[in-house]
Amino acid sequence: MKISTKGRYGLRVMTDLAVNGNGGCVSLKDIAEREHLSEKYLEQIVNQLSKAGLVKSLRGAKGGYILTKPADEITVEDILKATEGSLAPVACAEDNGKCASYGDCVTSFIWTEIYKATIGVVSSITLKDLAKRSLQIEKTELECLK
Amino acid sequence: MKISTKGRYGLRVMTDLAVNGNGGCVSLKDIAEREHLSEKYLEQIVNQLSKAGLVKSLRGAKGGYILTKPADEITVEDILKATEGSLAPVACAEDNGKCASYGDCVTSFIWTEIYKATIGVVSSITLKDLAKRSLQIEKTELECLK
DNA sequence: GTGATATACTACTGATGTACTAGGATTTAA
DNA sequence: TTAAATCCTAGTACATCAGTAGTATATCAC
Repeated sequence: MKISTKGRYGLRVMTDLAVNGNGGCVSLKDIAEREHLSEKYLEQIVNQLSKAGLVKSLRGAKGGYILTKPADEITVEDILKATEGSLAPVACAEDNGKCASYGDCVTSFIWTEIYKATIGVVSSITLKDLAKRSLQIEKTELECLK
Repeated sequence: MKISTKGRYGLRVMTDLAVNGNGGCVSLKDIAEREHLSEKYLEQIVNQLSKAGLVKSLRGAKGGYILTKPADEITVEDILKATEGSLAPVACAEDNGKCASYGDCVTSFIWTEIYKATIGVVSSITLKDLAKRSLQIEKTELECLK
């Protein structure tokens, strides 16, 4: 029941893009430096975000990545699905009923309920919420330096 | 975000014990046969359930395992925690605040919310619910044979 | 007290997944 | 043309998963 680094880093990359994008694109090098993460590893993660249609890439010098939609139209669910794959605790929970013995399975409803509860949380949080929170935290840190 | 066979088999073993226990103890051999699972593998899983205090073992001939509490006092949370370990998507979610940078972390609240939602589901389902459901399904299967 | 039957404990193994690293190919602004 | 960026594929060390295997220990029935 663990979230891997792909999901966690994916959220950080997307939040960084939302905060530092400013309409233009941001290079992975900049993101990797700011977030203290491996640029090469992020490359693979952003590739998944790109294939999921959450970011667009611009190749060549002055290139980078840019969000395809406003931050309040991208949810944590979108980002985690792109990077983690399914959030279902077992496969049957997502496509409930598709498993032939779903109805005869004693535990199937448990997995469906966990899945629904998880989706309820991640679908209600948007990238805008994360960006806002990120800016608040930065502000707090600065105030601490006074 | 997956539940492993230990958690899934653990639930089946406990449900089997609740349904077939009848006050006495049940051997792993019987459970393994009924559930079509490896007896040796179940040994390790039941050992974890035993260490968590959910079942008691009786060694020797005519031995086996028996629930330590009534089925309605054992939750799915108890069983999954014993077999899967923590149900938190990341470590910080369970002991929120213990991580030094919990407050400065943009995503920490996501993991806490997912964790709380998951616990909400599994803590509200008891072994009695599973046993009841198991008996209903058996009954349905018999009616299908008419 | 001797089998037969059960759990207890430890070690090992093949397959898969995680978290990267490495290197070359391609694209593009200056 | 070159420097800076993404694109794509492969490899690698390590951990986890899902068991298997074997021995030790306990207990009931005879």
